[in-house]
Amino acid sequence: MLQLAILRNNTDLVKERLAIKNFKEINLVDEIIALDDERKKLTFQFDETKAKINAASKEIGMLMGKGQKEEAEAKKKEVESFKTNLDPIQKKLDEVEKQLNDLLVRLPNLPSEKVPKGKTPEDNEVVRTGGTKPQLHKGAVPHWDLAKKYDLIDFELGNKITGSGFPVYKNKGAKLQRALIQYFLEYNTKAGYIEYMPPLMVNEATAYGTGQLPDKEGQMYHVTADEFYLIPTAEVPVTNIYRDVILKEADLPIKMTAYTPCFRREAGSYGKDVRGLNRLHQFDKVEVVQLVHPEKSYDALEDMVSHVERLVQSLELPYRILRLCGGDMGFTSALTYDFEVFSAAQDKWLEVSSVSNFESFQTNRMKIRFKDEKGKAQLAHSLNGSSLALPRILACLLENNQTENGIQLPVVLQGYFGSEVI
RNA sequence: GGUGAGGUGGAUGAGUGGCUGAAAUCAACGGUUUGCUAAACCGUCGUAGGGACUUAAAUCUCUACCGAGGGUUCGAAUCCCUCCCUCACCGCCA
Repeated sequence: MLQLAILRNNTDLVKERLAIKNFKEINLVDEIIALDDERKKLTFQFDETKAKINAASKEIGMLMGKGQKEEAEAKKKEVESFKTNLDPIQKKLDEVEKQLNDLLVRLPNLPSEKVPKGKTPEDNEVVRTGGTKPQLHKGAVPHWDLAKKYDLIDFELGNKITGSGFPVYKNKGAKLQRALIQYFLEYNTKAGYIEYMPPLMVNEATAYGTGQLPDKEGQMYHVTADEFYLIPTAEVPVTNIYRDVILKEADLPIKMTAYTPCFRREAGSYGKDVRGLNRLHQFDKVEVVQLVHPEKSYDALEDMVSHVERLVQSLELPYRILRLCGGDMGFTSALTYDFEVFSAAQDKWLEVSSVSNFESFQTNRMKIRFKDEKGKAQLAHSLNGSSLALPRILACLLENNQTENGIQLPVVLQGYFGSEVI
């Protein structure tokens, strides 16, 4: 969530930026500030009254010690009257604090200066393109047909075992998944990311920390018997590793990577977007996360983008990098770059990575801080990105590299996969 | 799942109703000493939110926090209740 101090000190700027994100309820900003004023007023009253009670209680203790019973009793009466004042103040204060938090949580992150205006994916800015689109041979088919032809993925079987969106990988399909995971993790750890294997279910506090709760509850699978959520991305458990931690400045940057399956309900998706591997309820992804000094977060973002870019390049896939416009960005992000690879047989771009700087939006919720040189605790910035999401990469690898004599794998994968052709 | 014992600051750990926001030790940081390192010695060493200081910083002061949430009491780290977690033993089990 946004820091209150920013709302108070840069009110107009905040409103301007929220408008770029096409946020509708800009009046919330003023409401929040008014509530905060009230919070301060009530806090003052509460503290004052409480101080009186504490002082009187201390006196009672001393009087009792000296055996002055009557005086002590008189003091008790006094405290009694303070307390009747305190109760309504406390009630009101609790109420105001809750309201304040409820409203604050509804504000999305502010987009950075670089974010283009716009409402739909069409308004995203293409920053770079790379690679070349392949010339497919006659009779080339989409990946779901290739998956069947080479016996790599069984979508029907997934339907039977669980439901749609839960494919079963088999034979060389399963092995290629394993090869991709291994390759991606190695690539990330070589760049200094520490590898983690986190839990795949998280509690409420964790889901709240990265911003999945309260606003995106419907996107996660909810295990109600134990109040756990299946993770929609490794970002959730991995970023929360440092929840409520005060780091040393020298500890930054913290770079972490993790492979996990990801679970998403994807309520409301339908049609050709969900065909084959395009959109799944369970998929595999390798994620990178960084916690950095606030002054360095945009350098870190560029660094992550080129890290992911080199990875995509190594797979020899045609790709483009988009800077998302205000309307297409996520709730928690300040600046997001999406990576899309070209799926030749489907003739469409598929998103395979999303690299974002969250600035202090997540760390404010999670209280991830570090001590600066003055010894003051300040919020770190958090970033993350996919490096990479597997299914759409797999779709493109299959489609783009299909030949009459099988599917030719890029050089970097051959060692991990054990052969150069499927 | 059952029984028992616990959860205190970065760590160890003292503290069973008021003088404890919390002893002591260690770690960390700053300094003195030193050719360098080590040792020794001195000092600092929680977070958040108010208020004062006619901005800020610094400072002072108040409030809250000893797993979480309630309760008892003039007063709670300390007593009571619920929940969570850890450890030990038993049960079950990859």
